[in-house]
Amino acid sequence: MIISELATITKVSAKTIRYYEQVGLLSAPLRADNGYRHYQLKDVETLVFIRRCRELNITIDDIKRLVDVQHSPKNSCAVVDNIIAEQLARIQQTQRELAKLEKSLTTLATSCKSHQVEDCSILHQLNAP
Amino acid sequence: MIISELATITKVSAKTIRYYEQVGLLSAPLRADNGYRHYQLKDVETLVFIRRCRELNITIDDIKRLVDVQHSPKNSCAVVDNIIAEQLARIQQTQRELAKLEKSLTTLATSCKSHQVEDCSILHQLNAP
DNA sequence: AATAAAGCTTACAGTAACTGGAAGGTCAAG
DNA sequence: CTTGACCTTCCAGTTACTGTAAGCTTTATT
Repeated sequence: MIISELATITKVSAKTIRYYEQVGLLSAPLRADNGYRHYQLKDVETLVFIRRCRELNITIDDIKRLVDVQHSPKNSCAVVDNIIAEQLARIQQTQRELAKLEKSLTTLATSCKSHQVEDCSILHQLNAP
Repeated sequence: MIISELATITKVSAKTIRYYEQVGLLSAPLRADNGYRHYQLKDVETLVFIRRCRELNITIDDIKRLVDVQHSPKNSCAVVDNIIAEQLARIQQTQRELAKLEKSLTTLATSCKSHQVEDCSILHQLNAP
């Protein structure tokens, strides 16, 4: 199948598919005489796997590792466990940071009762020591 | 004061200060004969304001607006309210997305009871339809 | 006075993961 | 045979910095 068909099936844009090839996440497919990329069924699987991982915010480098590790089925899956655990930890860390931000912003957002810049308590608080 | 002194006082690196000048967030300071930047007290205030805004994850473009609006104290502060409200909305949106991610990742992370790649239920789930 | 260390300047490149756009070849339909 | 929709490659832009290099200037030490 050509790149637009793969794109439609996997819901990953042709542009992004070429990008994944370029950064070494997707192996280079065969080319037809006209230079068009030609994909196999296994590319559909790989790309859907990649898309799911990206939806979980897993980095391309980590996805490379996840794709690689699947080539040796008898290996330990500790690598997989670690990547997922670290990803979870990162997300929880971000959540904690965002919770703090939300609190500060809520305080700010509800503080301004004025309508003029010079009395705006949002600006006053952002300028305060 | 020279750039390193401003950096120390405001806790913004000299590199970042030059960057803020380059993108038009901080106005260009006077130069000494040797070409060194020389800053005033008001630059300390502006830069601390900028730093606080960045800590709230406000974009540089929005901070430019917040800095600008303070130059006309009699103006409406609706711009300020909007920027803060939108920033809060963005953060809450991100929080909702991260909550979903966390749920998916937690499910994945706790699912793998195997020790081999071929039986790893994390990989199975990421590959499943 | 000579030299070395530290700090200043500019300019260019790299980060993450794409996305947009230009220039040019290819293919199917009318 | 031309139009339009594909395909190709390559370069640039996004965000907010950060790293590095080359070249001055200043300060401290010998």
